[in-house]
Amino acid sequence: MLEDVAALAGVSAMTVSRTLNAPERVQAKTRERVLAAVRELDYRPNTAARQLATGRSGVLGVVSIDTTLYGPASTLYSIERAARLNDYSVSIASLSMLTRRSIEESLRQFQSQSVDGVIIVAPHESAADGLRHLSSKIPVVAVDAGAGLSVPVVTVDQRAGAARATRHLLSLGHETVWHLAGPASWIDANGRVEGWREVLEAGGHRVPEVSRGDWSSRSGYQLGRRLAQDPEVTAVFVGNDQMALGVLRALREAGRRVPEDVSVVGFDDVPESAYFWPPLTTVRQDFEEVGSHAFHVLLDQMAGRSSQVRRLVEPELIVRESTGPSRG
Amino acid sequence: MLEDVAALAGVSAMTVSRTLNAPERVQAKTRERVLAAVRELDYRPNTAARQLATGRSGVLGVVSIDTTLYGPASTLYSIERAARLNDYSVSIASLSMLTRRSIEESLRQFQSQSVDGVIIVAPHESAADGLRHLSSKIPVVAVDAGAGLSVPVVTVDQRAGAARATRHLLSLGHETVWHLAGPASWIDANGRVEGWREVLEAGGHRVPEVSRGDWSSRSGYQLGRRLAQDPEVTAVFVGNDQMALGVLRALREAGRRVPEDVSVVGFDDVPESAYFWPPLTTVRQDFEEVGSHAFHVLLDQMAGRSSQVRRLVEPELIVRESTGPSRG
DNA sequence: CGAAGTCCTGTTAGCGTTACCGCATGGGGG
DNA sequence: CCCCCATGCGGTAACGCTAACAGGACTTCG
Repeated sequence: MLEDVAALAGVSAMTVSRTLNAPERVQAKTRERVLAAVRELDYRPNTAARQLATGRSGVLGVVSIDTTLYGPASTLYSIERAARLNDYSVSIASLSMLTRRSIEESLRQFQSQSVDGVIIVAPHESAADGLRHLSSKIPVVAVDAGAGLSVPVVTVDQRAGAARATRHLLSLGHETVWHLAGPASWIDANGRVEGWREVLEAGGHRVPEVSRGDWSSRSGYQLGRRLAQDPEVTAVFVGNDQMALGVLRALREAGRRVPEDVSVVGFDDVPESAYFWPPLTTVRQDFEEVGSHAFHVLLDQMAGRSSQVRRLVEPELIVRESTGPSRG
Repeated sequence: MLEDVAALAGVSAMTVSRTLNAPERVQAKTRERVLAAVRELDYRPNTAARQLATGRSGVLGVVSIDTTLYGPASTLYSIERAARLNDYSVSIASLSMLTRRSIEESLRQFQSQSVDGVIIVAPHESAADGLRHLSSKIPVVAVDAGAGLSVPVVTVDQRAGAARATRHLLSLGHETVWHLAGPASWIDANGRVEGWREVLEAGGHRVPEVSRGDWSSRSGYQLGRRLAQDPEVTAVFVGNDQMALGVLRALREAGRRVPEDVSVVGFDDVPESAYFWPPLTTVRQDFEEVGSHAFHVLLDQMAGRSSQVRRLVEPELIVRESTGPSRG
């Protein structure tokens, strides 16, 4: 195929290859002729052959947990965009469970595909084990992973976000803040619990027991019903917006008004949260930035630069109408 | 690398290759030895080399519109799962806009990656042009695309879904049903409009003017405010659940109760819709099935079997509490 | 007991590209 | 005026795998 182009341009295959990979090393006039032939034949280099010859593939692997979820989906999208802009293509492995086994399996698969680098979106505790024992020599960057790993990590600062949410509620005069968290197996969920707890303790507030949901509205609803029974509860920080939706409903059904009787804060700022009833005060995570950071850190890794990064993206508190002053 | 395994097992490279690709063609005893060596060396075949030799890559391309949206994300996820189960890996191109140019560009890219087949998730009218003029010889399957294409299409039967929603509302005694549709540039949006209109016309009901949103809750809210002003409006079929959320809020703010004064039906059945206020009656699309069908149709295409399929997946009406009898 | 399979394994060549070295050509310095 | 070097291009050999054919040992049947 390359030969065809070469023949048409009246040069050798090698010259065509050079024209495409190191244009400055070929005379302007020849280059013109070659490029014309390339266009004429609509030539596209065969990536497999190129990869075999060079060892590089121009493909990145992304292993992610369930890309149906808002966070992972947004992160993936922005990784993909950044990659495309830099002439990489993206191969995916969405896992429903992140275990050491499944991560290693995906990594092996990517490895045999000779991907140039891998981004692992691993907001799950079970992934930590897999990440700590990475045997591959492929550059790897983790997103939303815990601390203490040998690979660079890019993540939203969950503690800071939770702290902001909690302080916001305290500043409205609430005596303390209840927390409805995500599953203990999720890194992010635990980071939020920590941020929340730290603020309460620092201010000398009582630390109520944490309830654990599974991120779904259903679980938010179920746990919300219990919270609604307790008249002491006047402020709730919920681990994500979906659960917050369930909580809002539970409170309403129990006759407790939001924000007059109870204030609620969510996490994520999903696009719909501004249209919940009432519009939800929440913590916005900039997944866009996370994805693009992750990509660039990976680029650095691949170039051999740096490592051992832990990059925190700052979340932002979005105040809407689900929070208000305490009436205590 | 293959040579190493061969050496360790004391056989030729070819025998190793056979052991991996056609185990029955090699003696059980030899096979054992080879497999032992494979494990010993943790050998993984190089896909680029294999691809160069065979012409097949084991990679599928998926080009999709914004995979942040619920539908495309779910479809992608289920395609990926089906592919993985069949030892294919998936390369993605999420486009923010589907135009003939961008589709062709992605296709070229996939082509030079020698993907074995491509699935195009193209719920957008602008994609039709690109799909009609496909020049590639790669097997292609379209998801959620319009009619009259040369490639097989797998899609949810939007008209049937809309018809069900509309009939449901009429059966509750409403004189007619208003429709808040998605953008006219979206195939699905138009299919829903048609299904809705057909039912109204068939029953001799008045056909109110269609409003067009952009799928977002915001647009649902804005258009909902207008509908809320009109006392004749007692039943609204909304193009998706996000917009329906906005409509619910607009109605509530205008003092119109749902479902007592106005009934609302959405489309998609996003996981949260059961926790809207009130829980939303909606039309469930089985994206899971769409994705897995698409994959299998592509498999057929790749095997040279069939073509010209148009496979409709049946949507399902989920009745919750946002619809009720007319009080007219 | 020999010819004709049958089964298994090995040999050779080639997939399309790039790395590496080598060979012209031409221009400038000694 | 000759030699040396820079510049530009071409030839050849990989990269790691499999297709296609080849050949040897062992059956099987007349």
